[in-house]
Amino acid sequence: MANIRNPTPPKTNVHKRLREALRLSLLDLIVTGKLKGGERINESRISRRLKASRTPLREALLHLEREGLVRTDLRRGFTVEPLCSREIREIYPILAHLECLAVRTSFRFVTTVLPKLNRINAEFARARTPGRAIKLDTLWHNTLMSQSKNARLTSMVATLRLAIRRYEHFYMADSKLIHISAAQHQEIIAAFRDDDLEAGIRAIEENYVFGMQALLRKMGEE
Amino acid sequence: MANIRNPTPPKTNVHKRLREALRLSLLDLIVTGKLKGGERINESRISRRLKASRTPLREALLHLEREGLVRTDLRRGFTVEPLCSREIREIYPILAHLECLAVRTSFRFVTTVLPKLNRINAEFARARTPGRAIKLDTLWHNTLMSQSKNARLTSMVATLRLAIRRYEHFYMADSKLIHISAAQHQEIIAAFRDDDLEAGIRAIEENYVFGMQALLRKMGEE
DNA sequence: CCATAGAACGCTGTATACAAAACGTAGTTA
DNA sequence: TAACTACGTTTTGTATACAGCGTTCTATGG
Repeated sequence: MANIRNPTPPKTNVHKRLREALRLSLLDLIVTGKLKGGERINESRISRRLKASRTPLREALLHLEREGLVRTDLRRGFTVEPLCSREIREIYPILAHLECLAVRTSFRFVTTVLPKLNRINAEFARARTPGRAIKLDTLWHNTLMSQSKNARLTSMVATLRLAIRRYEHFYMADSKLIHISAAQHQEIIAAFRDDDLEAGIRAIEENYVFGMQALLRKMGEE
Repeated sequence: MANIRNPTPPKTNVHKRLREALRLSLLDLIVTGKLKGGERINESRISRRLKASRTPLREALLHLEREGLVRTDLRRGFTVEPLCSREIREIYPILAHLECLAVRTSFRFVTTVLPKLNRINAEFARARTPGRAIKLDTLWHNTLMSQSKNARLTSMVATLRLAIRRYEHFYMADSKLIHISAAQHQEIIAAFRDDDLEAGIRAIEENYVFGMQALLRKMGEE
């Protein structure tokens, strides 16, 4: 591979897949609200803005459609899915169940990640911005599930988690709620430290039920 | 084809979205094994075969990738995912749990579909071909879940069900197994007729566990 | 006979082109 | 004013073009 005459690689392949980079950009635009719910997406304009052509942009948008962040109507094109409390009520129970399934099936190995869960949760409790809190909360739950060998399961959970990112901003904007979540995480950790699977499962479910209800209240309010 | 003299019959726009029609065609090719696991997909060739251009074909393939039937490698393109017992072990538990979740949350209304479940199951037991058996089994489970108002949940289940279609052919090729499944369906129906949710849930889980194990045996054998 | 360099070809990933549907706009009628 | 229509402009859905990486085939040397 290394060429004697040309020790520096001629040209490092700059990007992997344009469509994947575009998907991440779009995701950012949607999650941060720069593309608002209900807003129509003009392919040419966005593709110019992101400096790419429409082909990979459309591929990225179709991916986001499958993830539930965007929709298409025939001959009307893409729109950002509006925020909707119904989506919360649909996704949270699924997410809770799948995470519990992952933990159940990898119970024996969960103890190995308890120290890591503690560290992440400590940082999570100290998070000052919603963005950072979301990142750490996601990391915490991913770590909890990291011992599951069911790749399909973890990937489904990741997808669901993406879909609720926009909503979690509401939740994480309230530092009091962050602390409640952190306390619930501690309970989960304690249960697994005591080797009590069922208590752990119950605590995970509580974590999600509380999160969902808090979110629904926040959304109803404002 | 287009006749200048004849302005009236503009070729009836047969399809809604070409990419969706192509996805169904590809799905059929894969499920029926005309495109075999591991086989590489030549976009130009397939697009010619299906009489469309590469653009919507690729969109369809990317959709199938998200559904787990196909994969892409950078600069190598699409290949059909090989059949793999691991996939069964991953998907069946998820499927079972999600279906149970759907039934739990729509328990009160399940009784309304019991007659329909009976009819479908009777037909299912009489199915003579694997294809028809799969269709009726799918219909049966969809009917069982049809009272759930969680659209995200039912759509996730549908996607998972697609992913295991290829495997179910093995299962449904054995008419003895069809009869066992039909009997298990009867147990599920009976439980709900007795208004016994927990017994119903257990019976659903059994149905899936048995199906998975039978499938794993079949695959191991041959 | 096998291994290998290199050239020719094919394929993917991305860009661009094009036809038809949707949308907007201004003018017309009631 | 409100509804409708005719027409020009956007925008989508699909087709085609093109560059660069991979693959294959051939011919040469050991």
